[in-house]
Amino acid sequence: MSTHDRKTATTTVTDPSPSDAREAAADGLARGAVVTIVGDCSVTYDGRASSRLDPGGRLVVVKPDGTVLVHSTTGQQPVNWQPPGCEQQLTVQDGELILESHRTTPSERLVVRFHHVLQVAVYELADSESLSLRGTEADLRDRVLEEPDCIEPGFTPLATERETSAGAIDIFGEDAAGRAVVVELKRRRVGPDAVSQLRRYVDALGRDLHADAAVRGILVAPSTTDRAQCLLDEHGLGFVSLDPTSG
Amino acid sequence: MSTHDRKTATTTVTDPSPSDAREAAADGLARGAVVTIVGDCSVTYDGRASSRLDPGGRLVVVKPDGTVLVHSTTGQQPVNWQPPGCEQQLTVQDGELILESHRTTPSERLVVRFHHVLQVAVYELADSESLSLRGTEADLRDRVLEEPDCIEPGFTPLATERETSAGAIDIFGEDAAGRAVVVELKRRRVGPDAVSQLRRYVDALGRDLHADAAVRGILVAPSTTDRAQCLLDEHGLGFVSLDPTSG
DNA sequence: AAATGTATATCGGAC
DNA sequence: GTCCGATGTACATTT
Repeated sequence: MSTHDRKTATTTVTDPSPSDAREAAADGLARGAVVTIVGDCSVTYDGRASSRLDPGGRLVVVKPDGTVLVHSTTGQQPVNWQPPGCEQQLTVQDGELILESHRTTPSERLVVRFHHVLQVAVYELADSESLSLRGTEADLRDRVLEEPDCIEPGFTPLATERETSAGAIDIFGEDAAGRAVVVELKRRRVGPDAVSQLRRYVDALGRDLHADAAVRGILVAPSTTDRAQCLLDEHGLGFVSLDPTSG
Repeated sequence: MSTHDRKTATTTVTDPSPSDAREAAADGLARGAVVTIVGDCSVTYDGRASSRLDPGGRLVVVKPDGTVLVHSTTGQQPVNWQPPGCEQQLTVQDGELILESHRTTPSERLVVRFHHVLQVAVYELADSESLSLRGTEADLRDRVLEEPDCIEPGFTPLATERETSAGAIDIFGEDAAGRAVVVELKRRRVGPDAVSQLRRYVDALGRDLHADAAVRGILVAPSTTDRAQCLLDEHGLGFVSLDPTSG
């Protein structure tokens, strides 16, 4: 069973033989289309780690940029995958369709063996691909720069992405008394990691300025966990509550 | 154009009217199937952040667990998504198929408006879902426990996941001289954050033991970045090179 | 290519 | 539910 509609640029083969499935999928990939293969399959992966997946019904998506996604019936993440830039081979072995995906640096290999193919679909899609996202850390930064007093009265931003020996500081500035201030921004509730990160920057800046000038550190986020608050107190670091979505 | 094959439990409607598309997709979701909708669509998301996506050709996957994925022609990650547990509504408004996905805690809403539907496919899949993965941090831990000398001669593991006031230590043990040792495991090359993590644990354990007994910290990973090595040296922490895939 | 940090990160486990 | 850390994290950006 096969349908092809030129206007909509869609080709579908349902319950195909392995060789028909191979031909339809290979043709779709050659045309730069998005190809989906649905059926009962086993998966093996070897590369940064190594995995084996027993037979089961899955949806496999192959994109024209070389991405491969093996999706199960549950979960947001694919059960197996291959990143963009991979090269695909479609073969029939022992009467089964096999999708093999290769990558170098690092060397990774994904093999999907279809015990039965329910359907192969080929979609020729054009995507404008213009996503505008708001409520990010960059938005939080802009808000602080526009209204520095939301950090504390008299705070003056002097630079963003200021480099230190430990990495770049989100916002570098000075307080009303002229002391150096390191501001670390987080769009979400913060845990111990963020406090350690701020601490690294404060330490590094203190060393870089090679003065005993006390460098202050302020974490800006919607909220903190208890353990993070303890770490902040312990190391004399400040906290300001700001939510990127409430701007 | 519509095909239904009972044996393979697959339903496909190609180039359907919005209402036919709605019916096929809604029927598939009601039956607990994986439903894909392919076509030209715009997407809006509001929740933890907020985004707008202009019209373009995309593959939308709706899983029976409530997951929604909007995939573009490029990239491994979906351009928009909704996590498992969301509830979907399919309607036709102004002659367009609309998929609306809701979630509470946190409140999130995804709306996909199809300007044209190329195809709706319904796949009834059964998945055993048994993935075995090797080369993980747990494998690295097992290897150290089996052969503690790979850390250093005389190292004796005493506990895994030992709790401290800063969190759980991967491996807690003592060296040949009887000093407390904190071992932090990473399956990949480590950066500054891993060193900070180890440092938190060493500090916390030293405080928890409320003795001036020097607590040693050892990071175990395939390799370190330069900045991470500096931090290790700076804080007197050790490093042992171990690759989880070479075990 | 390596390094660094963000993400609507996602996911699982512990509590 | 919250918290915490691992992930074949992916991804953009900079060096």
